[in-house]
Amino acid sequence: MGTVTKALSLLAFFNQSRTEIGLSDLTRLSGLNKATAYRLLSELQAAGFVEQAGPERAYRLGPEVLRLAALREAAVPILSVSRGVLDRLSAATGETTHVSLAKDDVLNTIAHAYSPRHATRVMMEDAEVVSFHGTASGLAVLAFADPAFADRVLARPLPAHTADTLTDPAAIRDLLAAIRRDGIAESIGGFEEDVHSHAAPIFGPHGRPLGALAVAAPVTRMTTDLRTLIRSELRLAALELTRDIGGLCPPHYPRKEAA
Amino acid sequence: MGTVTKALSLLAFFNQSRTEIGLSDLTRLSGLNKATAYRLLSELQAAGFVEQAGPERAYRLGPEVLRLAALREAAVPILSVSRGVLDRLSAATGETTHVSLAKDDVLNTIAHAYSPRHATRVMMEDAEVVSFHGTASGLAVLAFADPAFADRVLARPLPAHTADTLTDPAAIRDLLAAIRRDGIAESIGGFEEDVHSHAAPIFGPHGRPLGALAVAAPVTRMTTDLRTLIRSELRLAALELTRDIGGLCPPHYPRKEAA
DNA sequence: TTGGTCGGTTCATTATTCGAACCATTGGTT
DNA sequence: AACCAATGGTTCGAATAATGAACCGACCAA
Repeated sequence: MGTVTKALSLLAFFNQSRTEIGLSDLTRLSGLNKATAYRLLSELQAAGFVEQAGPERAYRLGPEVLRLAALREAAVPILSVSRGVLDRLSAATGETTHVSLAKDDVLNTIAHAYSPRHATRVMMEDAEVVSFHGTASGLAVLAFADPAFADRVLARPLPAHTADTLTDPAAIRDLLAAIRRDGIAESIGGFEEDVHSHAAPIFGPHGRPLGALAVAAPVTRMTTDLRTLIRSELRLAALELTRDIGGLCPPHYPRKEAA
Repeated sequence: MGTVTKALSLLAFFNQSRTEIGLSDLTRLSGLNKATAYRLLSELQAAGFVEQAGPERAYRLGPEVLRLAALREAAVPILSVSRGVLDRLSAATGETTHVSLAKDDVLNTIAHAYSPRHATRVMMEDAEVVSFHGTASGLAVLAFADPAFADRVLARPLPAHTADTLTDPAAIRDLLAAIRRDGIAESIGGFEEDVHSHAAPIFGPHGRPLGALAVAAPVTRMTTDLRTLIRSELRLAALELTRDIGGLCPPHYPRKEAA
């Protein structure tokens, strides 16, 4: 592992519930030598990727990442385009919506929107990391990804997030085939109890799935009518998002509800 | 210069007008050996900080920066809080507003908002890099920063962005003293011709200025009334922003218009 | 064909990184 | 007060990883 990779891997230990990390903790988490971790952090700090906060000098992500994110948006405006699509999709369905991007062997949630219609909502956090096999979004991506990639993901241990998580590779493969016919993935309580999710893939310039657009509703609220509404709105919104980010929907992607 | 610093410095060559850079270009820009640049880019790519796009395999910033930016927001919600403040300040003044953060010896614009009131507006881009001495925002930060920092900034060559840019260190020092009495910096055509800017500093947890909140209006639209309105609204908005990001306004900061 | 790009690769040399041990502080326990 | 176990930070010889000149093959234009 190169030095740069080591340094960047330190940044991976930050998440929503651990936004600040001390030197000793980071040393333990990373398995690096303390002196090494310190030196790497110092370089990251000089570049503005982390900064030290609070009385205990714990490290947290620095302002430079905001600048880079703004530039990434200038090159590929996924976030800004997503926000518009999410707002409209939440308004149309009355439910929580979110966009996740595939990254190596996990998905990252990058944006979400709520609808004010109901008092009970599925709550989301940006930058949450979720699995491929346990979420509607992940399944939507897997179904339209390179088969070799799906094989790799399914070959690894598949943890059960809830009692309803599908963990049998063969069963998941059958499901993926159905999703390919349908264009939409569905998961009932597979990642969080009581959440009924629908997801449609978003495609990049080469027709490969970059991530997914999803609608998450409480299971108690799901009805045949709501399901029909969500599926048709989601279908349209995902196509719009793919188009607006300069993506290419592959020709075999089903444009309408399977018979 | 450490390897990590070299790798991260490659990211600094991306900007609004150059969102994709080929290997050879990046080699020339950085002055590194081509093999070195390639190896560093490969590591950055593996970590998701850059990705290759298009037929020419040019590099651009990758999706990982979005995830980190979301986490930075979770730790220090400057961006999300700023957006609300900017929207309100633009609505109240009818002019373009923006927030910039100090980074080493430059300022980065991280967010902006327009008002729909007028057809002519000052246009902004996020992630733009501007100088301390040539902008109202920069002067607002300098005025309340550690004097040693101001000395360092003013000791270097001060390029003139326009014919009206102040470049004489002594004159700038006088101006900084006035800004300290006033709490608000003003620049007429100092960075862009025809732009009349007001800026107020934003303070961090230790009472040090992190950056500035600014209102930018076309010089042709500026009147005594508008100026008065902008200054009072800006004053309030900057205090609100400082408070909402958990910052501490230093006791000597003037809370109202100097007599 | 020639000559100029381009992105990417090789490998001996060497400069950089590594890590065990060590400081200086702090805060809690006995 | 003495002690212990943390913390963030530092040192320096040994070991490892970074370096860069030269080289590929592909592409393009003359």
